[in-house]
Amino acid sequence: MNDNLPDEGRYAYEGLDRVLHEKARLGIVTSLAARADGLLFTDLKSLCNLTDGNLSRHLTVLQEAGIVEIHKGYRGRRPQTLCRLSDEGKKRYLDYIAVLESVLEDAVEASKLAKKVRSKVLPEGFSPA
Amino acid sequence: MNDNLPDEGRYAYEGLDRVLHEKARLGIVTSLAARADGLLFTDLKSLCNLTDGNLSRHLTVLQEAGIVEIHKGYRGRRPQTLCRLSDEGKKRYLDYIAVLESVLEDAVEASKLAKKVRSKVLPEGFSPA
DNA sequence: AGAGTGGCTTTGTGGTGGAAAGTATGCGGC
DNA sequence: GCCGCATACTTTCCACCACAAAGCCACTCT
Repeated sequence: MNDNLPDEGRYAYEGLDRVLHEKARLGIVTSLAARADGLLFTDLKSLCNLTDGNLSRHLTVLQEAGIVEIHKGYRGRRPQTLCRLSDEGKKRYLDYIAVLESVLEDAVEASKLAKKVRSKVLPEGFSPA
Repeated sequence: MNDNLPDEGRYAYEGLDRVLHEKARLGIVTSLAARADGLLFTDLKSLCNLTDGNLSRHLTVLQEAGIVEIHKGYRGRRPQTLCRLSDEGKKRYLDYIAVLESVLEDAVEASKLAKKVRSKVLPEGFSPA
């Protein structure tokens, strides 16, 4: 096939960071993005409707990816974990969001085109099995 | 904790359909959304920069989920597979996109708030480990 | 002191994305 | 006619990972 299609890879969305492109983590990071002071483990848990185990696991992943900073401390004698977006994390989040925006643009364009009536004609030379 | 936070579950994004919320499949479906007449296997392959095996698997998933219709035919003697978004698929795609939009809104709001200087003060009662 | 709760971490597992390998057919050269 | 290479997929395999369940520790209440 013609490799020089202008549209080659048009919908590949390579910039969609795997670490961020994940329901739960997307929620976590988005909620963190809004609060420069960070959020507590328990707040995140209820904001994102996650179980303890789940949140813990995702936070570890995000931390290892350098996206969040995790500060373990105490409130009185009880452990209290504070999570913040790192600068690096903020950067990557913004990049990710930019790609999402382009996905959305594609989607909008698509639904415009989709208004056209679907032709009943199959591509030339095509014959059903 | 107070369960009646107005923000409970605010960032849970429950509507983010797992089948669609996937780099590769998101690309596939988005490209299909624009063309009511569908696309051929090979076109999808190059549009989304997928390997044959990958594309094949994702198409099966999408078909089993009732999102795409797959028509296997022949062009001359060579097999030729045509893929189209089903009506159901179009519906689910639009729902998904709507959720994506709200993620984006959250992100925009977040970056507005993030303009505020990050306070150096840790939450009350918090002491580093 | 024993039951209950809050705040996490660790373990177990079923599911899945993607690479690699496999199948089947067609075409061109010699 | 068959050898090699290409097209058009499908199937197999594996490493990873999201999520649930169980575990852990400290505090509180009674």
